[in-house]
Amino acid sequence: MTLKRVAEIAGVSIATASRVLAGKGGAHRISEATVAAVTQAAEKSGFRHSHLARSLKSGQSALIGVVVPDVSNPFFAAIAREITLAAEAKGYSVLLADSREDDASERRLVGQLRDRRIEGLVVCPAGLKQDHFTAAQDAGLPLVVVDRGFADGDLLTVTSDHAQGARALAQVLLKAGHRHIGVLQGRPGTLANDERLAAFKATLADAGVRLPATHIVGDAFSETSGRTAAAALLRERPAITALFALSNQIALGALRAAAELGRVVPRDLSLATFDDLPHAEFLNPPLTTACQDVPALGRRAAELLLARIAGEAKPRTRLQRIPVTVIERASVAPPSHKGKQ
Amino acid sequence: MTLKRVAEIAGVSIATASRVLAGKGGAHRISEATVAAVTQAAEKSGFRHSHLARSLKSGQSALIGVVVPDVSNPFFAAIAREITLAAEAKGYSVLLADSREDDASERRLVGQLRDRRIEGLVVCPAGLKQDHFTAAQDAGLPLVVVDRGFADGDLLTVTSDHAQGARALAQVLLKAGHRHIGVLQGRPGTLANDERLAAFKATLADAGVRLPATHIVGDAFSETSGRTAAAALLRERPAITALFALSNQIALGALRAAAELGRVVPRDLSLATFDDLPHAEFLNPPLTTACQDVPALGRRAAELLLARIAGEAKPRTRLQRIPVTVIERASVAPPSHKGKQ
DNA sequence: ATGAAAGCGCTAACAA
DNA sequence: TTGTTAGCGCTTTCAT
Repeated sequence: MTLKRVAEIAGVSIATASRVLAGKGGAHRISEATVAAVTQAAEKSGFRHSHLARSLKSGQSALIGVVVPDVSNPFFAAIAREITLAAEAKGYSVLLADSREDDASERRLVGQLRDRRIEGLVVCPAGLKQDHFTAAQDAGLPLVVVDRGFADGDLLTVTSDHAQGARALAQVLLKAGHRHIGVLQGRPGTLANDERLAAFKATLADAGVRLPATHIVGDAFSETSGRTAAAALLRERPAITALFALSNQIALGALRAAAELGRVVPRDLSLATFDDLPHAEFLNPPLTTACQDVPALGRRAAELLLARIAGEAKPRTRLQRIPVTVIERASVAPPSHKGKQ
Repeated sequence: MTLKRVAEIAGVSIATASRVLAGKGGAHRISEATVAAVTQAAEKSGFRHSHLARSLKSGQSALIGVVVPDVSNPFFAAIAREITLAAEAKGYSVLLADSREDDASERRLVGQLRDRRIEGLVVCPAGLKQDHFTAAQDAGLPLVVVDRGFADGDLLTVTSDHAQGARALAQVLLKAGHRHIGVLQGRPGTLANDERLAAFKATLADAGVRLPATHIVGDAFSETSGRTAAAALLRERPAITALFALSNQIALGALRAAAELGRVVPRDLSLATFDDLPHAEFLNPPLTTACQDVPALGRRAAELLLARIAGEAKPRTRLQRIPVTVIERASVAPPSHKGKQ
């Protein structure tokens, strides 16, 4: 059902029908009879505006793209939700894409979204390259990177204060008396990984505790990586009394590895981690964690993107930091602590 | 940058440019020189097809709508992901909408998606009314309902085998020796709630165990409802030795309520629940649950939708069931069981 | 092997 | 108060 058809039914011109259905009846002093006729014709025929045609004409798609590495990951899902809600509130719709942690897919998806004439893009990069983002931005597309940023370049990025969280967790482990600590890292080269690692290492160093390169293992922010890396590390360096996992997935992998090796957390091994789990308080053991404010990440990203779409200039600070909250729970205890849970 | 502009740069007609960029150079025997000229012009100018224009012309938006009550809920996120991946594999993009469990918002969003000329819609309804879905379907929109279905009507629905799961959980509780059981229900009137409740009740009845109406409390699939309902029920009916929570959120609420009342699960209270939690094995206590195959729900929904879009007829069985798996963990123990964990 | 032109559904400038 | 028309960017039929 098209506007043309509605106009025919109502016996008016297509322009008049358009005006009425755009609610501009008043502004154009269209007679009540005409308004009624058009409205009725539209209702009876189940007419719906074609946003496609409207977009083509107006040059505004009212579409925002969101690209994340895994929609089903509650972390990204929470970010996607905040963006969706903020977008909907401003009349935008959200095109969601899942890059499956794959650089090539991500490029393809960004291309498709650009073809769809999205007016803005929020992305959590899957890879270490940013040229496809830069190209899009240079072509005039408002863009905000969230969570995983790039150390260089000029892409506006919303991310947690990784250094703050890592420092705080290091202090928790030091305070408990740990001196032999292992790190289960995520993907080296990523901002989150490197910032967390550097701050953690620096804090240990300040306290006179060494963190040899052999104690830093793992290569991805995944449960698998955490499990494998933790298992190998604990076998090779039995003196280690505490682990710092750089993500919740890694921490769960570490829990499994510890269970397999018969090491009870926190009695035989302490564990501190980044990222809260949905219900960490009910976990066994409850995890000490640097909890990111995920909804805030999403909200800030949405806010910045919508502002840029509205024509505001990019803020001067490229890296927008969201504070993290360290929550001390039972997974950290003094080394070699025995007995009572 | 438009096709027209590219054509100008390449010194050819807009039709030729279109053909070349559509990869139809061969079919139209376009000279290599022309192909090269157009390709270069397009590349240099960073030309991108306007999918909007293409859609308008072709009448195919290649868009699929997904409406869920809460994108950040891992359950819906997992479903959304499967649909997204399946859609992307077939060249469709996904418009994601979050109804915030609100009927009115849902209606509005469905309308917007229809305006965008989506070719199909997967929806997890927020409310109990289905007229807006029926209307869309009657207007020719392929539609699949997922998870929360309607008892009547003819909307194709993919949902878990709720009765199977509820029966199995009832048997687990009975086997453990429970005779005074409370049910923390979700939203009455929803298919999932009513099917789970009916099957649970019937299984108890078959075993000669009564489930009085006073023992069925709660009004939403939320942690808050679970907590409030559990607290009230346990206070009023201290004889109850086991609870059946109709969702994971409700179960978490129940855990909190139990903790507040000083009842230790499973020593003083057993708990069985529907829906697995992401890492239920590490929960304290690990929950006995009827685990839904969430990705399968999403995949089946996507599959059915894409088939309908491709013109296939609706399958004869309106309610497509995905089996659930009951996992027995430590949260269920014999009543009044004391001591060892 | 290439071009001209119609038309997808809509809006808005200009006319009347 | 209403209508006519151009045009958004593209594909495709029909010519040449």
